[in-house]
Amino acid sequence: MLDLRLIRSDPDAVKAALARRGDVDAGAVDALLALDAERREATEAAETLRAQQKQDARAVAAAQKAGEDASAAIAAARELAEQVKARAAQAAEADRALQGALAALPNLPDPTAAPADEVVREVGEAWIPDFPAQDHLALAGPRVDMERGARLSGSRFAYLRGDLVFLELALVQWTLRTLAGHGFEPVIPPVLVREEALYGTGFLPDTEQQIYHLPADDLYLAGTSEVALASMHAGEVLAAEDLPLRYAGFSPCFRREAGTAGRDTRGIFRVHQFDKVEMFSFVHPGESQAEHERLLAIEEELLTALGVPYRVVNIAVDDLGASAAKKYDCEAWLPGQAQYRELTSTSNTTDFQARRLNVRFREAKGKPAVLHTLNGTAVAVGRTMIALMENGQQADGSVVLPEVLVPFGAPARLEPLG
RNA sequence: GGAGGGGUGGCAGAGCGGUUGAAUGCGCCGGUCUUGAAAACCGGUGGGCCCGAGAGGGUCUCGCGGGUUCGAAUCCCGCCCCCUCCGCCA
Repeated sequence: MLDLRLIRSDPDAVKAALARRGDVDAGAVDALLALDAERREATEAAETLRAQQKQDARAVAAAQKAGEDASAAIAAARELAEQVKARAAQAAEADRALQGALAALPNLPDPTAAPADEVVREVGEAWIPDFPAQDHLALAGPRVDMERGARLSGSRFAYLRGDLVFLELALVQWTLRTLAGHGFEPVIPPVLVREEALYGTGFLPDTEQQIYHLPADDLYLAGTSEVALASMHAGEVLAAEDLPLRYAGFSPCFRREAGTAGRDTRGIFRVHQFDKVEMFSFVHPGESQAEHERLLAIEEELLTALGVPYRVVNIAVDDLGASAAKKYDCEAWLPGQAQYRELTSTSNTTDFQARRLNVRFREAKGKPAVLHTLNGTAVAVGRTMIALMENGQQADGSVVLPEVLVPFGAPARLEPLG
């Protein structure tokens, strides 16, 4: 949600910023300002009448207390009450329309968000094995069981088996420990969430077709723990000295992948359910750009420690989700596919989610003000295991895994299995 | 799933149809006193929206949303949440 005051005070700047995204109707801002004017007019009219009504009610009370006949005053007040009701309904309707228009606008892009996808840097070598490269599914063998997964739950569901399970758990444990060292409190959040949480994080209205819904309980399966982490402080006013607040959420993630039929159908690259460790920060508005770079640096630190070659992409402004002002993706090099593929992503959502979720902070003596939130993937477990397998592959079909994970219970290598 | 109780300001806790945005206590902020601190005393102390340059004014807000009424924290309806007991259960 954008700041209505900003839209009022500098509509041209807002229009120009939104125009960069390319997906916003040119007249949307003017339409919104018209609704705003309408709402203010209706509100003022309703409140003036309401003030009169309260005064009259007090007069009735005073008259009755004095033992006088108040029936004439009550009759007059009854008529006024009708007017108040009508005007208040009008004001409420205008406000609803305004809120709807406001909720439909995406965040303003950061000036440094790229006009087109821009590779910021490449780290590590985009290598090709000097033996026939295998992809993760071939390397995993029966440890990734797509057939049985599909039989159980349909396409894009998999059983993870054997060694791969220990690898996953080690990866998660190692990541959470590393993040704890960076000041992130580990969190295992609910994955079933109410609609408000999705609205508050900007996934609704925007990506409804990607979200699983359980109508019997009117709950949604979150596609990322970002939803739950962002909502953790909804409605709260945090003390400025408690910022930044950093959380590392570990949870399964659920995505319908509507509209991706036929894409990435091999293996576990794109599945309906995967586990992920997500970073989430609540920061002072002046700190969000620095925090964004910080989250990116942590993502790179993790990839580097795992020995995965990657490149950083400043994502094109017209490709940002509704809530992001700027986004970096880290794309890992996958020798099995001979291409870079998205592994992690970090977004500065500035005040967009915080305003929707009503998360504020207060300086020692100041008024509450909206803070900024950011999110970033620490480890998307499935895709990270893909990168580890494909980059660790040997000529004999075995896989050498990162040593850093071994103390956390990961196997040192995966032997070729059928 | 069944039966009951409850959600009031930062916290505790009154009010249960009439000038109550809300007693009282605690906390917090400022002041007096003090060498300093404590105690005591005095004053102040939520948030949103609208108008206004500001001072200030108006309005909404007693879990959330509706309704009844001239008037609702108080009455009615729906929803959310918390607690107790029973049942079921990882």
